[in-house]
Amino acid sequence: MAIDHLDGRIILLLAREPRIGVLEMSRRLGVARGTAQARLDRLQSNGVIRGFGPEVDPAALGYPVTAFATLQIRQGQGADVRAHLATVPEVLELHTTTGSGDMLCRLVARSNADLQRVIDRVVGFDGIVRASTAIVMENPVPLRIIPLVEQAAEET
Amino acid sequence: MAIDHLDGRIILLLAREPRIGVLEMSRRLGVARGTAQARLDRLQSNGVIRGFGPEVDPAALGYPVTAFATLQIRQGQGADVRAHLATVPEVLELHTTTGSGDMLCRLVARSNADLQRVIDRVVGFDGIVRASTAIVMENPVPLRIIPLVEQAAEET
DNA sequence: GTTTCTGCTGGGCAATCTGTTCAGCAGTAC
DNA sequence: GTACTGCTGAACAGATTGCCCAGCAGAAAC
Repeated sequence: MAIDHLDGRIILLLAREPRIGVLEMSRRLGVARGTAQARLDRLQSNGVIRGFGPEVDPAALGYPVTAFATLQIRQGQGADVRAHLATVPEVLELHTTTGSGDMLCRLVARSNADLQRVIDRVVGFDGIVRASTAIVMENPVPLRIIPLVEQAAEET
Repeated sequence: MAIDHLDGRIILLLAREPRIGVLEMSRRLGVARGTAQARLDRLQSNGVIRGFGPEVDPAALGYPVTAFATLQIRQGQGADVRAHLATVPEVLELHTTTGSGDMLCRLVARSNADLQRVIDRVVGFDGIVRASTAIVMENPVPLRIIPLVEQAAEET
């Protein structure tokens, strides 16, 4: 599960040039192809690398508005609320957090006006007591993992 | 920028089997290879598909704890705070949101105890007035985009 | 009506990569 | 000293990629 320096370099390389092949990878890393192959396989079966799904930009799809909503859930309704939210395409992510029955979800919408529709759909469900929404204005640090990978790789 | 049904199927297919090649893709979709190639290129230059970076699981790297922190920023210190947070590897994501000088960031840590260290590092910076943290317990809906892609593809 | 564009098809070619297998070698554990 | 593990370097057939081309159909422009 621990990652060594070579693993770190593999992830770094894949992050920079995702469509790179194993052969080219082994050349860049200065190791045999079999080694690169084996490491990559191991990282994947380890679960360190979950996959290589395409990163789709919601904004480019026509959903430029992002918001985070904190939901307060009525006791015992958690499961229902989760199921409800899973059916809303604009809910990109949902977490349950510490605090009594709180959830945090990431929403997208076509516009600020459209966000209202989305929120209505989200909270229009029994079991949600209260919702407070924060609209994202800027995203100075987009979701990233590289610095963490580097840190994890150093610690070897 | 609008996505049609074929584009939608391409993204779906890539999400399911990311390492699939263009040739195999064209076979599955029942179109000529050139078409699949052209569509994929267009999706990428459109920015709809940002890339195919490896999805790394922080938990597998030894950071199983996730938390969201809401930060209250002193007026005019925004830029400094952003720069500060960008240097912390455990900060995976940072957004500025509506509300006076508020930011929302996603953190990971090695343990609940370690989270304290991370938070200290995050808030140990002039310009951050107050921080409130919510620890993630469950993640019923992991970051997803497929339902939204399907919805966008339908609307054609 | 006719011309021009654009997007898709289907095919071909050389260069490259993948999956797989093999033998050798060094460091480590027992 | 023996077994094990991880890495190297090499080989091979089969598949894929990047690239190019000609034909065709529908839409838009003239």
